[in-house]
Amino acid sequence: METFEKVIDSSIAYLVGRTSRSIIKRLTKKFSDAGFDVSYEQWSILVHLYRKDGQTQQELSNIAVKDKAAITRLLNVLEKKNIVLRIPDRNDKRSKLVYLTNKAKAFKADLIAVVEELLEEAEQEISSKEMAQCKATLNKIFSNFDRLNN
Amino acid sequence: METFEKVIDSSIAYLVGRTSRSIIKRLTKKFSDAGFDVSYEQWSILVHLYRKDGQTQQELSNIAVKDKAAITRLLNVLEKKNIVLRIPDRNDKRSKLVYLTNKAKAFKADLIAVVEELLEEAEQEISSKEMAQCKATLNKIFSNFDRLNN
DNA sequence: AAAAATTAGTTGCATCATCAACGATTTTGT
DNA sequence: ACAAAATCGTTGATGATGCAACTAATTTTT
Repeated sequence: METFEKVIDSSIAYLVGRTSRSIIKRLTKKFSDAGFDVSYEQWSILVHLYRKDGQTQQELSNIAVKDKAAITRLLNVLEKKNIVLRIPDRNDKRSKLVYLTNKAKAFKADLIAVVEELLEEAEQEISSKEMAQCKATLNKIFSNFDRLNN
Repeated sequence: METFEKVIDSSIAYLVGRTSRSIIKRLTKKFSDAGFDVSYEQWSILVHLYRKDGQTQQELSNIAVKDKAAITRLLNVLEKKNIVLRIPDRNDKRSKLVYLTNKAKAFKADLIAVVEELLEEAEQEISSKEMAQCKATLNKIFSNFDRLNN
């Protein structure tokens, strides 16, 4: 294989990057079309709270694989939109626990429905076996870099 | 599968996103360690010029899958660093052709070497057949969204 | 028990992304 | 040939990211 094919077109870095951007673009549009004022990034925090309410910012940072500064700012936005609230942890005054508001709980099902729709769009022409294999490989790649990054 | 597993942990969107971020983080570090003042994003333009010098900004926008405004700004930075230069197209006064400077050509091989190293890191514990399959699936996913996005 | 190290969250700084609006130029349709 | 539509690049507005430095609180060492 010629060098540039290797480093560009068929490079895993290039493919993962552009696929990621295309997913973000699509989800942004779908949220907006469905009337939700929620960005992809905000969703990426929200979903972890839907699964388990009342996590610390540090926990959210780890699970969302984002810098804690990024979490701080995303939560500022979400708090301003009245989607989450931060409550100081009684047992550890350094920490804050992040909770969903009733407003956020109210549109949980609808938001998830939009994402499930997106995932179906992603799977067109791809068997579930193939998709599972792809996910497994992505997990390996992530692990490889995660080890090197930390 | 429970809803949240489906929409988070094992969602292709989540996996692609975090893998992408881990790759960017790693490459940023490798460039910096190797003494190159080049970001991942700058590289993502540069590499297309290494393959074919003298492209228009619009062409770069398409191939790099980025907004043309993003290209304008990345090129501003690269031009300031004396890595590229923009020359008005004689045949179409709307267009500008982007060329590599000698400085950029001088570190081409070294830059590519760093990226090849990164790609090897990515492939640990993954057979070439498995990787090829993963890339094929990513291409399908990208096509699915690319169609919907445009 | 006091000093040192670690941890949680915030802020400043520099980069980057997308969208929409705009001016200049080129292409298309009639 | 000329008006309308499309295209190329830039700019302004808005949102997001990572790193490093900092404060306050907690845990570990000695």
